[in-house]
Amino acid sequence: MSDAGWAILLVDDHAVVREGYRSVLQKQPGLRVVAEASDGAEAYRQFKAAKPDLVIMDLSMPGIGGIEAVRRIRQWDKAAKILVFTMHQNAGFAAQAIRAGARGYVTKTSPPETLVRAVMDVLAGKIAISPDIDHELALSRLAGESSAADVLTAREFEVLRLLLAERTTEEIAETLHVSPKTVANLHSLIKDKLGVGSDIELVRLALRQKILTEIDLGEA
Amino acid sequence: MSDAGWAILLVDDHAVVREGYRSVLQKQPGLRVVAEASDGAEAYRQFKAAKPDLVIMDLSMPGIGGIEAVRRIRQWDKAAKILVFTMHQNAGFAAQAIRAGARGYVTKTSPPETLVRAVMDVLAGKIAISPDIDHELALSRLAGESSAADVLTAREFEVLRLLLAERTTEEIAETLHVSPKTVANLHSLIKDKLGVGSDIELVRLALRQKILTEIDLGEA
DNA sequence: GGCAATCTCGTGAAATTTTCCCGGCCTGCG
DNA sequence: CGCAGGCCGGGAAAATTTCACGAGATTGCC
Repeated sequence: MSDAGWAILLVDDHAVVREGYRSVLQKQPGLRVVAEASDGAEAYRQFKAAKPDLVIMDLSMPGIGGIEAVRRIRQWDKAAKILVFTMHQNAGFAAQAIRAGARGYVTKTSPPETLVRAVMDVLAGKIAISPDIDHELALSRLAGESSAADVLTAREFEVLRLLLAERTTEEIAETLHVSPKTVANLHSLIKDKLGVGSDIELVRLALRQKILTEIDLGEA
Repeated sequence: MSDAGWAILLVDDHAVVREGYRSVLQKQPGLRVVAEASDGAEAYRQFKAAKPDLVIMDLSMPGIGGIEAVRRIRQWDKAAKILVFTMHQNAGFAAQAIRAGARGYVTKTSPPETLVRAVMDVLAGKIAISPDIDHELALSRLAGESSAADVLTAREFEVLRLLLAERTTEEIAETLHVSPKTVANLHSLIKDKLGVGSDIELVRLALRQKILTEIDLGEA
């Protein structure tokens, strides 16, 4: 901490949003925004140049994303304090961010006080997680958060993959040499096992668990 | 316009982001933020109460989304001036927003000057589209690219968005205040218009056209 | 080997959803 | 005004999903 207060680096690809952080933080004595960046690569350069006491980092940015930026900065400076501030109210993202080395995770839906509080906590060496994410993490822990690969049999998993890739139940039945009826039964059973009610949820689950990747969307 | 300047209503579900708009707009003489809202329903109420000269509206919000809020406000006041300000750098969303009655569409990646410029233009009665979206619209026009946003009506597009985001037909019916039957009918019609046979294909199409982003996969 | 558990595949019937066709209502337009 | 087109939802047929049940095959274990 320099004599002028804690030095902070802001990282977010939206200028107007950075303005928002800045406005909120400036009201806090002892905090000073010394640099800004609008993507992961620039964040890394700015960190090395400015050596801030704290980084406030958005996750969704063009080019190198926030998680990767956290990893790189932490690799360069093991003691770097990084607070992730993002719109993603998602325990998975939070887990990823913390695992990458972030010291805090606060969602943008939080009131400004929560952000300020988290900034102070992280500067003080604590880990700061906003209450909504805390709650979600607790829930997923309780639910046992089963991954598709865990609860499905090999056959079921195969059918799931084909459902996501092929078109109709009939086509899948054909490639597997079973009756369409069986595929329909498995389809139903899969949804049951994964605890989803609709195909749309099924696809979203698959995307989240990286069973289906965006790249796999082939054609146009 | 009152003697104190143009009255503006800010709508965004993130308090810190509203702080950003406010900070940028306050630097402009003749602009005055008179109200704020954090979701579509509240935006509608605030509009009726405050009768602002301009609304700055985010699109992705809990409950009633931004597009639907634009529709309702315009239904109540045909002359309402609404400027959409969103992270979605997507020509399809822009087309839908304009069709719903918005007078401008600016992305959050734009520098603050662009936002201010657009605010002034819309207040002056012009239509304001930020350059990046202009460019995308031009490209998709050149490519012939019949996107979902082209063939679907505003209502259908709204239902599509909710289908991708919410859970059950009933929940969607509730947020739109129509019968589940109507949602089911629209769901069917949408699949017909887009030429897909299953919900799984529907989701894949939406992903390809960036109506749903992989990042947007809420929950855990 | 014998046994239990599990997986696979299928049938059939009930429950639910999807789809199609309809009419009424409103709005914008020539 | 007449007309087209979007929006809302009812009704009924068609298709799909779900559930209960069972028969073979395979696996793991004592």
